[in-house]
Amino acid sequence: MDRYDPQRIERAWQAVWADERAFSVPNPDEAGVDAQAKHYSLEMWPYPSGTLHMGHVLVYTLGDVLTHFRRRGGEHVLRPMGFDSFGLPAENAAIREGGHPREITERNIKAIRASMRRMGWAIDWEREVSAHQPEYYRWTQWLFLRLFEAGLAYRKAAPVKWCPNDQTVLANEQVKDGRCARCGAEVEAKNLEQWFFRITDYADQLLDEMELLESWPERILAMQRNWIGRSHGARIVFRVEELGLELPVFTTRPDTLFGSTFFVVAPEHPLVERLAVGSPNEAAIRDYVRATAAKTAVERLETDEKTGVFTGHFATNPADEARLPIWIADYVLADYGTGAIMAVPAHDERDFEFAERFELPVQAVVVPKAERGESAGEGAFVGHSDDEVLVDSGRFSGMSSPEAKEAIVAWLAERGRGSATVNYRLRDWGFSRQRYWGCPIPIVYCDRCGLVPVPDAELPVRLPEIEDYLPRGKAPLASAEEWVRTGCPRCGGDARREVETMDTFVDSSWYFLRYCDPQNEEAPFDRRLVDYWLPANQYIGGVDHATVHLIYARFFVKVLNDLGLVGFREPFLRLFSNGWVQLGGSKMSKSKGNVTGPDELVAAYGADAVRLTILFLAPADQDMEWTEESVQGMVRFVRRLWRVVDEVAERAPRDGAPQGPLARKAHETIAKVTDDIGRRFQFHTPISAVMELVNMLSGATSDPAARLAAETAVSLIQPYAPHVAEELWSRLGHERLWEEPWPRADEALLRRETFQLVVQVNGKVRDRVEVAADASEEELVACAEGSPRVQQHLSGKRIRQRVVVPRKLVNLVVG
RNA sequence: GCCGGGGUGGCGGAACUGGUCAGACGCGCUUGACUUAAAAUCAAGUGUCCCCUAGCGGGGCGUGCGGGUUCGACUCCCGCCCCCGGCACCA
Repeated sequence: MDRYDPQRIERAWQAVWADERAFSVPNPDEAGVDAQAKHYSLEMWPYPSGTLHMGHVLVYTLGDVLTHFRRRGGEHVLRPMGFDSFGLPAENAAIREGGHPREITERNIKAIRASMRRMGWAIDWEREVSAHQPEYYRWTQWLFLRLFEAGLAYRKAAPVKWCPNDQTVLANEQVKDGRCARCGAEVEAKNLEQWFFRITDYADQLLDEMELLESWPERILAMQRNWIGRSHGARIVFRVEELGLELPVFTTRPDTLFGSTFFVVAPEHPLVERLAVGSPNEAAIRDYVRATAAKTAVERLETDEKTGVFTGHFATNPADEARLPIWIADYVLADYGTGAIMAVPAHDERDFEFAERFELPVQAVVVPKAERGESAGEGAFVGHSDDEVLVDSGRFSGMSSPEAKEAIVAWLAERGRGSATVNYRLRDWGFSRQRYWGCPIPIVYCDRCGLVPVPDAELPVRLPEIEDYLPRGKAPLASAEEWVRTGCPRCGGDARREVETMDTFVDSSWYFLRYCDPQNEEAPFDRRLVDYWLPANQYIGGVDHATVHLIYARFFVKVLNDLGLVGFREPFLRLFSNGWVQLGGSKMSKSKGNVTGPDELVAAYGADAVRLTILFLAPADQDMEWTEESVQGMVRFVRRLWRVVDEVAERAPRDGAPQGPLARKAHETIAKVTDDIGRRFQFHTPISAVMELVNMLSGATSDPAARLAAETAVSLIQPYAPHVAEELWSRLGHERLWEEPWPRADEALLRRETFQLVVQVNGKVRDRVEVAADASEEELVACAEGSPRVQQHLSGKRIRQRVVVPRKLVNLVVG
């Protein structure tokens, strides 16, 4: 018997698969392929910002198991790969390593591709795409233009989050606790012209169309719901009589309208200037606004005491004409709701805190039914269910809180002073970046015509080669003077190109469509092909993209559907969110320097052992700790499999009748593995099941069913360890396991003639008796009561009840 | 605070719709075989406490805590505690 030599057999089989183009998947021809049999198995494409790490190994091995399983199940499986090669991750890698982003990126892609091939993943490499290739970003630009034409891409001056370290604008989702999510620098506020996608137009659809999804983890859906933050409430218009101004507010508690005792506007509110001019407090107001603007988001959050300044003006409450003092305070956010609030200190904790600090009146108008007429105790009383009623609220007094909400809004609406409305936390997606390494935005600025899109025929607008691409506070492309100067497509006059580039998340919002038709030179994709393959049946990737990529991609697909470019509303029907692979207790990452790459592990143990290990370590949706011991354990298993199968190949009977316990075990294993992968989406228990089968087989290599058991084990482990499985399959006298239909459990073999009847006394198992499968209830009871061990527990007691579960157990209740 | 997920041996975890003595499978550990020795490999053991006529013996207790439903609960219900994640001066 020769030794198990993973390096040799893995290289050999990888060569065979490459020669045979074993994993290339043709598109359906015009006639089409049975759409029922298609399966699109997609994993998030990697940033080529370094080399492959164990997190990638988990994601792509998971996808690989699924791909093999589906292929062998007879489905037509699309399993592509590409690289998210534009954007900050790649550019920062280039800066770190001191080279041109293109060179560094392409070098990284080459290395990652080689590692991926060495892992033996069944990828259709003929569909590979990379975001930075002109053949790809030409169509990113084309799609941008469609959104621009539809009014969904626009420019506006907006306060932006600015990272002083990366020298660029950050999207909301790239800011964490007031700091840059990438480098940790404190974020500053700036007012800049920016490009935005009107994703807020799709807020409701992003929420409501979650219904179209087949299976997404609840926590990802919850994160998206939180992120979008839809809240139902009312818009109520207050008036500043002396200035002739209207100041609308958004509130979720219109029932507390009569309890409003003051009014607050955000320091950045556009009407602050009007309120300041001529106010006795003018100087104080200006100081406050300036001081607030200078504060970072972190500082604003960290102040524990509320601050503010009185404007000297009053807002009139439309309900009771009460005149409420208008304050300016930074606890009110300019970019949520209307940037102004009616303050109800009795029923809102923040307003209460502010009222205490500045000694403003507190007027309770909602009380628990039980304490009707009583005023609430300390702090704000925030209850607003059916058990709370209104007091001191004019004609609405006595109504329950929910009733009053409706009634007050209706009453305001009749008078044109308010309406029911919905607010979102979600903001439009700012997608322009003052960075070099990204997709150029195909727009030119003409003095005469303004903002003009580059005609489709002139795409791609190529990213120019420049020497100094480092971010220095302005877009690096601005220094490419010759490139910037251009003619206006409309009037032919002098014009300048847009020098900002697109956020990398634009590239990744449609790559899964390009995979369907990667070489198309006429269009980003043929609608027939994307409609065939999509929505993707399964998407696999990390939680870190829950509120970013996964929302953007859903948004893009909805837009493309509305524009008639695709025939579906959601890109990914099922989502699997994998856990982190940790080393020494924290997530592996380059910045922490605790990366273990698969290359060294594969060199030491072989790809099959590494693949098995990463999936056996823990359930794939949980975080897991990588340890060297775990690979060694898996190598032991592969060697045992090797030895046992080799023994079977040499000496097991060829004409053995496949029956008996070993044959049954083989078929039970088929049923278990098939169900786990196919239905339960659980990937570690199938390995255990095959181990059990191999353990049983190892003591019975001359059993008449030994060949069946060995073939079954090899066949079932193939999606996990395709190389050693293929090698052993050929040693068992067969070929092309990767095309072998997935085994089916034989019902006849699974059926047992007898079964172990569990006999319980008072719910405790006291014996197990082998009985015929078709025994009647009476026979089961007789067997149960006949057991000597059961008799012991029955002695002297009376049987009060007999519970019989057919084919399972008998429970005798005594007392 | 609101929302979501989760608590099972020394460790990772299994037990799928309440029903086969909870703890499969693996890691680790212990003992033994092989070896001059070690590694590797193989074999046996491994929740916990107790009893005895010491056996291929018997019993109690055990799935975060406290209750409940049920013939029967890791699984269902109620109330707590703890851990992880998301959102958060969002009105």
